[in-house]
Amino acid sequence: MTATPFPVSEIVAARRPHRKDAARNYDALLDAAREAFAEHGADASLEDIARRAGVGIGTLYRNFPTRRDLFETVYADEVSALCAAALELADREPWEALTAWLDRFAGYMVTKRAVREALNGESDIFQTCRESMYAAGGPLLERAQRVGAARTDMDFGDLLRLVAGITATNFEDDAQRDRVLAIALDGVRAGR
Amino acid sequence: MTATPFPVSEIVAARRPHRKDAARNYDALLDAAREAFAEHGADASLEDIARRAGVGIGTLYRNFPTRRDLFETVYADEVSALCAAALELADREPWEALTAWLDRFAGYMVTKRAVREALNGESDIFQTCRESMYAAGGPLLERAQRVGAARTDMDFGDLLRLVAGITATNFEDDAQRDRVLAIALDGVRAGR
DNA sequence: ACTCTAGCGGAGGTAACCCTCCGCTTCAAT
DNA sequence: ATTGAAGCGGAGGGTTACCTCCGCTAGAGT
Repeated sequence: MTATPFPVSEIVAARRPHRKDAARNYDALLDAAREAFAEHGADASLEDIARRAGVGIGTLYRNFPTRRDLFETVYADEVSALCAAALELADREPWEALTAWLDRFAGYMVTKRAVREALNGESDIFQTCRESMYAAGGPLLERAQRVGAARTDMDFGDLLRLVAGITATNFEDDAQRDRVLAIALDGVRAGR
Repeated sequence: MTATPFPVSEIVAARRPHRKDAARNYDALLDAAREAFAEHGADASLEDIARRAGVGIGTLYRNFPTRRDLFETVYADEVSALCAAALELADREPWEALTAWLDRFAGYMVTKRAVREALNGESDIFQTCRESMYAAGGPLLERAQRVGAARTDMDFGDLLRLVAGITATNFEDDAQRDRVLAIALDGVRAGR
């Protein structure tokens, strides 16, 4: 939906129907699916998704013949938006830009965890998503490393996993999550 | 199953039937459930669990009238074993003892995440588990803090969440998980 | 060895979900 | 305004899970 220079954005656009009503249904289905996946995880009911979207089950299956198609498209859509966010941070201070993006990244993790679980790393789309993601966020880490704000014995993949794991956890309150995330990022910041 | 001085251990023992065959089935069900929860998450099929345990579905329902009963017992059983592990580490170096226990803790997280998700913090048993867990593991952190090996502006709950989150994530390989966990623990170690 | 009761397995009714198929509707191009 | 094709909704058949109920089995106490 969100246009970016990253290949992943085309995946969603390619599927979107041209006719007006069809496009509206397509969007509604993606929204409903995102919500349902966040709520019920990988095995949310497809009929429930159609219901949420205010659309017949047949329409869901026409747009997304298999469960996997729906998962992939939702996932690609999320990643696409995340890539767009990285571009808007180019002018901030290196460390601040990095943590701001990681915040945004954290927001997408709930849905992503469900989808990842379902796709189980066996999808072609993953490669594309990974590449776009690294292309968008990787430079933020490298910039921070170059100015000595982040340790250099780790890569972008490590950082994503670190943040992903922590944000996927349930905390007593937001304050605790922020505190714990800060502790972990102290580990990233500290030179070695 | 494992006997410890912690209250949580009694929860499992109290349910366990006295007759020999019944006790065997009970154990088999707990094992099967632990496995199934780790594999399929919170909504694993109860019939599948009975099948794995080589037991009729009726037997499952007799031992655990509701899905929740089964969840709670599996969870309590795990926590009980974890508490026992803490006792065996009392004579090691503070920091080493702490990290060794956290390793063990990490091993239990897969199942625990599923159960926690299902119980959603609404169970009486949680309180007991939390208390036993803190009673067992808390001193390990305090000891490390006392000798200056761990930062003092965090509590045991923060630490558990930190480790829980990271270990619940999927990594490319074990090496990456260890690396990321080490980075996070650097954040714990560093005195602010 | 006998008995009697706790414990067993699984058939079967109910409900939810998956997915296909097809007659009706609505867009958009002429 | 017409029309045909793209799109729509949901009925319906198959599958699987939940949970109850009851006739049978086998452990434990005498």
